[in-house]
Amino acid sequence: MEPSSESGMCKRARRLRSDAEQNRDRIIEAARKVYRREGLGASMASIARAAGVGIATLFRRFPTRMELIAAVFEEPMRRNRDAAVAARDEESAWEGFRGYVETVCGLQAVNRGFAEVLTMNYGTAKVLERQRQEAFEAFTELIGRAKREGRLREDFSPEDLPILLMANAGVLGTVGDAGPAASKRLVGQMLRAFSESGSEPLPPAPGPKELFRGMVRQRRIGGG
Amino acid sequence: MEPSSESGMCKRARRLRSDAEQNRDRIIEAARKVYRREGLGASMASIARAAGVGIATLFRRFPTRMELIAAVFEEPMRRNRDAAVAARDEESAWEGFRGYVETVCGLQAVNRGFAEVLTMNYGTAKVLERQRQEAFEAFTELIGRAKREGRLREDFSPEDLPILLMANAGVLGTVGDAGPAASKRLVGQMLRAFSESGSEPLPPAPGPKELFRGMVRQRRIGGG
DNA sequence: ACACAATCGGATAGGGCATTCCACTTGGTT
DNA sequence: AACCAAGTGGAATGCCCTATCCGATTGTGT
Repeated sequence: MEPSSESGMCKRARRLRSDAEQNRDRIIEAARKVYRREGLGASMASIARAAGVGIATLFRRFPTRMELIAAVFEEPMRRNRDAAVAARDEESAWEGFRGYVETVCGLQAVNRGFAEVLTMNYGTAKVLERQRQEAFEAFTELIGRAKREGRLREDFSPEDLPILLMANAGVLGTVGDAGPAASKRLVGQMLRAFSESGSEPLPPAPGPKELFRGMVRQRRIGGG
Repeated sequence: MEPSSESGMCKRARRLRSDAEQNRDRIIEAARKVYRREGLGASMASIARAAGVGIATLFRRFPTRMELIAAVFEEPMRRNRDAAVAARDEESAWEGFRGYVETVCGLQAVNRGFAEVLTMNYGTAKVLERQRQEAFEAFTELIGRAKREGRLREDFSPEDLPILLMANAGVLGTVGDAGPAASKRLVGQMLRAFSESGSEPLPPAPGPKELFRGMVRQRRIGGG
């Protein structure tokens, strides 16, 4: 709509003082790391600590947690949209589809915060919502092509993607070390279900030991 | 092993005083309700309040959260095991398989606490672990039959069930009202992937509006 | 070099939670 | 009826979190 900046670099009315600008960058960098490891539930205090700034500095720059999340995940969300657009334009629609699904789920596997961002709807974070919307639209077009190609089942629905993302986030959040393996297995099964031929290869299942060991204490319910 | 009670009624060394016994029952009943609605993260205080007893009474009876969880979910877990055994003994292995998977995932949909219990490994809660183990063994036998029947894919692994349970819990925990619909859809897709023919019917996908509306504020990150 | 507004960060208020403590009450036995 | 160990509930403690306040510091335009 507006011709204004997409990158959101100069939205604020006034430019920050140079030291403040540097602190802002340090906060975002620290938050990126903390969110990646701990998810969006990480405390503001721990992020300030990791950034080496005072609590007040963090809150001055990002009065709500949402603003920090939006700043941190704007770039990953943009890359996600770019991936969806690239997939839409691939020659083989099915290959584009499969590749995109695997890519997004793989990103979730290495970034817990991003996994959560992808499965949430923050009405307030317009930047994120717009990019999610654009990715969704590109993906929807891709679906049409893949169906016409005869490789994607006719009854696949665009909503199956967010459902898969939520499912994948659930697996990743529950099981610890075996998360990536379990996630790959889930995605492989789902792709089988989506494909017209049903002959997709399936990644190996994680062993029961790894799986159950990972389940211990993943959610902090405090077993003792 | 021991000839002692399976129901765990009289484990404690001494019998409780009658009023204490009544309070114990009230606590379990209240916890059952609270856990069903809010999941295992519910605070001890809120359970005591719901039970109409003091905090201290709750902690005296159940010194750790785990003991309370074990007491509350012993019966549901037993029913789960019974369902697995019944499925194993069904005439059509595939029907038993499909029915069991749908049943368990349906239980998750109506009971958030149970959904979490099914996706955790509490080393300390022997009662629960044993029933999980027994259910898992019955299920594994069922898998063998269903494969010999030619209805279940050869590369299905027993670990695919816990993975599905975690995935389903993720969907249910993320999306609010549309949870049951999204869960049914996920389970339908997975059953398709599991079945040799791939011709399983698919429940309808929830509409995008319901799905995205449900995603708002499901996780308490506090949008403002 | 100076002045001052922007910025900083520790301190602090306020709330929720798990867990313990303790003075009081009560069921059950004699 | 009387006794008392078992049981009770609420207050107290300690931890972690969000969010705000305020005196001290510092970048920057002149």
